[in-house]
Amino acid sequence: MLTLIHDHKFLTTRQLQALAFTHHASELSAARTTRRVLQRLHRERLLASLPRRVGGMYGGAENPTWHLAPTGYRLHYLASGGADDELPRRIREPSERTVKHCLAVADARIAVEETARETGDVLVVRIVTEPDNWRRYTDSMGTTEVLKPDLELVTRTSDEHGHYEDRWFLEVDLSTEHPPVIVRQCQQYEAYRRTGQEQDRTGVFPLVVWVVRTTARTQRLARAIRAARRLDTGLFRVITGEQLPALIRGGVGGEL
DNA sequence: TACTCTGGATCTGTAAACTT
DNA sequence: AAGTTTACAGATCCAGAGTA
Repeated sequence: MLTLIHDHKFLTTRQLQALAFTHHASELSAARTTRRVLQRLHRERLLASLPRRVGGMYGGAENPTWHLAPTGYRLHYLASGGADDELPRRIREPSERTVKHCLAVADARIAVEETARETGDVLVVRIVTEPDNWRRYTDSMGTTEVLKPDLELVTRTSDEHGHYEDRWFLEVDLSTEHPPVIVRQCQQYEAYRRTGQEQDRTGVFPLVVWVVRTTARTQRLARAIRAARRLDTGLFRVITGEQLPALIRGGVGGEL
């Protein structure tokens, strides 16, 4: 639980249920168990939750959003061998936008894992969150850049001819950025691809998938990417969240 | 034996919107 | 002005299963 929350920065009770309590007799029972475990971790001061709306015009209460408390950081740091990041720094108040984005990235991960679990025809080999999935490279100007995908994903599909391993970089878009900003980020992927670093390591370059909210947005972004100069459109795909399961089941095919 | 975990059933708390 | 509706997370009770 601590690792999941550490990796995603923020997770809701429901998301933790979907990620960690998947073999219960009923959804209700899974939810109850999730709550009990979170309560315990909260009581031990390992977790804290953000303020949430309770009652009101939309009815019910908002699902709690959890993050690690300082003790939780410390414990995770010790449990993970103290290897991956520095000791707990002061936790500063996150912006609502940051939280929403973290939760949306987690939703994408959940969609992928649920697809794998429910269909059985795709296997999740690796899923890496920030900052472990960052890629450092030197661009054509000689400056050091860092590529920061929202999620790095390796999946495996099988058919009668054998296994196929697919690699992906996922970017989750909540329509908060203007298309030129998205295009600039695509150019960063393109620049990284030109270094050949990734291909040297794994043989292929991952497909960069923009996961957006609406079909109108897919069209806007796809148009912007196609219109951009020096951008290999075969490298990118823009889809809605609903299309994500189909995409990873089908492997990399089709076009922008 | 003694403790913990699980899961079904049912009850509470909450506050804006709606009704009377 | 007062009461009711709404919708959901969460609380509580409890029996049966699991475990040391």
